[in-house]
Amino acid sequence: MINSSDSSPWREARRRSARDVIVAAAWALAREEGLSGWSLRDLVRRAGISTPTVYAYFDSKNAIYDAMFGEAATEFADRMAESTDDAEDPRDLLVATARRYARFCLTDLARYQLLFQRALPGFEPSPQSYAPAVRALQGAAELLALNGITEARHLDLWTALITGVVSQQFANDPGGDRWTRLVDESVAMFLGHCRRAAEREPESSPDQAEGAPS
Amino acid sequence: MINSSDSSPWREARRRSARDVIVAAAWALAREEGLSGWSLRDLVRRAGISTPTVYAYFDSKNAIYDAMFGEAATEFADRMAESTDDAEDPRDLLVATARRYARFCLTDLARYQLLFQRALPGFEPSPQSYAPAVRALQGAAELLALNGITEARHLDLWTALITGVVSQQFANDPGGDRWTRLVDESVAMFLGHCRRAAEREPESSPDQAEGAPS
DNA sequence: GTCTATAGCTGGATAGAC
DNA sequence: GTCTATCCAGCTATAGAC
Repeated sequence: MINSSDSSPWREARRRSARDVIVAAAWALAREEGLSGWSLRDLVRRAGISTPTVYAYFDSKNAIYDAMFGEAATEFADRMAESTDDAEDPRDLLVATARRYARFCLTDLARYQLLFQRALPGFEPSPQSYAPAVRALQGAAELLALNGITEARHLDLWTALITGVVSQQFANDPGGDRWTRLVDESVAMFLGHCRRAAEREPESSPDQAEGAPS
Repeated sequence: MINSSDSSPWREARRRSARDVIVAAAWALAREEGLSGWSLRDLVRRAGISTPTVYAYFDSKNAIYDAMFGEAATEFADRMAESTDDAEDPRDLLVATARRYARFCLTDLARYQLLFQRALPGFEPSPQSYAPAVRALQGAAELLALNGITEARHLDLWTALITGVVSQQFANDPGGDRWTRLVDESVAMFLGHCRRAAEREPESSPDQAEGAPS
C-alpha cells in the first residue's frame, strides 16, 4: 500500500479531523455538564466512538483539556485582535474591546473557567496551548498605548478592572447585565484617572521601581 | 441514665466539638490538596476517625462543604466589620477595608474559591451558611455611603474593581503583590470618579434605568 | 484504527457488630 | 457513636480480537 506512513498528508488530515470531532464533543459536554462534569464514557457515547479510539488521539483526559485550552486561547487571541473599524477613536476602540472581552467570557462559562480560572485541579496547559494568550495581552498593551497609557501599572489596573466586571457578572448576575453595562463608565473612570496621572507626573518617569517584595 | 437525650447540653457540646474536628481536618486538606482534591478517605485518615463517624455528623460530603462555607462566611463578615480605628477619615477606612479584603482572600485560596468562586460544581450553600455574607455586603454599602457614594451602580463598580484586583493577583502573580499594591491607586481612581459624577448630576437622580440590552 | 470487554482503582456511602 | 468490613457505582486506561 502506498502512503502507509503515519505522516502522509491525508493521513494527517484524517487524524486531525478525528481529533476535532473528539474535541468538539468534549466542548459540547463541558458546556452542558460543566467543565469537569463529564467522563470519557460520556464523551465516547456523545461522539459515537469507543474509548480506545480516544486514546489513539490523546494520551489522557488532560490531553483533551489541553487541546481545548489551545483552541480557546486561539479563539480568544483572534477575537481580541479583530479591529472593529479602522479610523476609529482610540477610546471607542478601548470600549469596544472591553465589551468584546466581556462578551467572549460571558457567552461560554466553561471556556472562561478553563482559560481564566484554572478551574481544573492538576491541569496545566502546555506552553504551545498557552502561547496565543500572550499575543492577546500584547494587543491590550498596544491598545492602551494608543490611548496614551504606557505605564505598566496602568495596564495591570486595566486588566483588573475589566476582569472584575466579568467576574462579578458571573458570580452575582449570570445571564444578566448588571455589571457588563458598567463597562462604559469603567472605561471613563480608567481613562480619566490615567490622564490626570499623566498630567501630574509628566512624561516617562520610568515606572519608578516601587519596592516589590516577592 | 440521666441526660441520655440527644439535646442535652453537654451532648450537644460533644457533638459540636467532634464536628469541629472534622471541619478543621477538611480545611487542612483543602488548603494542602485543593478545595476538592481530597476524599472522605483522606479526611478520616487525617482526623483519626472512621467513615461512619463522619456520617454521624454530616449527611454527605457536600454537608461538610456547607459547614466550611458557613465558617468562612462568618470569618469574612467579622473581618470586614472590624473597624480599624474610629475617628478615621472615611477614605482611609475605605483603603483599609479594601486591603483587608484582599488580604483575607489571598491568604487562603481554598477559602476564596469556596466563598467567592463557586468552584464546586453541584454545591450550593444553604441559606444559613450564606447569611453572613449578606451582612458583609451591607457593611460595604455603608462604608461607601460614608464616602458620599450612594448610587447602586457605584457599589457594583466598587466590588468589581476590588474583586478584579484579587482575581488578577491570584491568576497571574500568586504570592506576590503586583496587583494588591494597586489598591491605593484603585481607591483614588474610584473616589475621584464618583466625586466628579456626583458634581455633574447633583444629588439623587434615582439611578436612571439605562436601557439594558442583554 | 477501531472495536468489545474488562482490568484496576477510587469514590461516596452503608451494614452490622460492639 | 464508633468501629471493621464492604458495597457498588463510577472513573481512567488497557488487552486483545478484528
